[in-house]
Amino acid sequence: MMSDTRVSSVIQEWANSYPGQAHPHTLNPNTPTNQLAQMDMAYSQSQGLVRGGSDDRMSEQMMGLSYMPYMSSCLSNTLSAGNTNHHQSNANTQQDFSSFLLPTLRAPVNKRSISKDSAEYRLRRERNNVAVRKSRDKARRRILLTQQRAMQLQEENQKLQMRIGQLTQELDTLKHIMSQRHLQGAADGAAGESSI
Amino acid sequence: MMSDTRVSSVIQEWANSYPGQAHPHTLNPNTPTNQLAQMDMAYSQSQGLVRGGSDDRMSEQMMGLSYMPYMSSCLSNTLSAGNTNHHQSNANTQQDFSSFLLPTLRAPVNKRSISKDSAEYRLRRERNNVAVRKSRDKARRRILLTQQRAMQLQEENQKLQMRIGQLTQELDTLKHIMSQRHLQGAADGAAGESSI
DNA sequence: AAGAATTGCGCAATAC
DNA sequence: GGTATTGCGCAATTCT
Repeated sequence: MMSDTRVSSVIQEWANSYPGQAHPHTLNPNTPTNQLAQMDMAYSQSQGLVRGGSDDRMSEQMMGLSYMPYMSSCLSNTLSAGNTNHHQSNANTQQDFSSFLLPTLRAPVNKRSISKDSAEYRLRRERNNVAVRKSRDKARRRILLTQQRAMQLQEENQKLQMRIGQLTQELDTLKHIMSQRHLQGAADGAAGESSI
Repeated sequence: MMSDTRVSSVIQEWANSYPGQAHPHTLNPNTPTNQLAQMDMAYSQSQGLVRGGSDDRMSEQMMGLSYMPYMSSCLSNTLSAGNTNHHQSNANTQQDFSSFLLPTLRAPVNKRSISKDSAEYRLRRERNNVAVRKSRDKARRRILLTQQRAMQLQEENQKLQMRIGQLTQELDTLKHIMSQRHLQGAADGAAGESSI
């Protein structure tokens, strides 16, 4: 009876965190195939960000390739992402360098050399980092709300089931009583007639 | 009345994804009263810690400090900075370097020189990466299940509420009928007596 | 003592 | 153009 208030408030919150249901995102439409595709176009778009930098640290984590023997100061381009997926993708696997070679042979240089030193680059990164933190906080909150919601619904469910049990029993009782009366009524009727 | 089967199966799955219950185990000091809320959330805080590599690439991302002017080949040691969650923790904030300075001044060298080139290091990393992927898949699945569970509970709830509505109505009807009969019975009785 | 599981964080690609 | 999401790898921690 009263817990309803509490429940609905939480449900409300929960609802707010799902602004439209419009996020079927979770299903992750970009499965495997997609990833490969990305790899292919890796150099085409992408803001290379290659850090035409002087020291060539390669960001350390661009797709498990980081520990590839050495391409240290060559091919240090965009090649991002592909990484991954499908478990493994070991650095040992044969790499398709055609994508690198096709455009030209440019090595250290790249189209939009935003180079990591760029103040703009840092600015963008920092902004994104903020956005990421924000987004993750939001996600955490949402998840928490969903869990709470589930628990409360479960609780409510149990109460409803109990209520149903009560009502059913009451109904049975009443029906039983009525059938008894009916029988008795019939008996009385019969008795009355016989006594006349 | 039959959809229950489906529901319970999902709930079952959901339950499986929270092996917690069954482990009254350990003290786990961080139980937020919430049975569910520990997995998806639960910050452990702490973080920071920098490592030291032989090649000094500094991993590019050690706690927001990555783009600090330059400490490239110095101070590459364990520095347990409480970084701090609680939103923010900007890299710009004043850092406490005492931890760097306290030990000694050792620069490129570090205690356990696992150096990133080490095959063992790569092995560890790769294993961890696998574990991370696994763990995240699991988390995603769990979250999804929780959502589905919530939706199904909501559905079930509605059905239960309807059922309650029906039962209540039926009960009212029966009660009404009974009261009618009672009245009629009384009236009959009165009539009978008066006729005598 | 050691490996697996979690988790916060920053990066880059992409969705919006 | 910008922010919001998402998958990923790293490193610190925690669990087993």
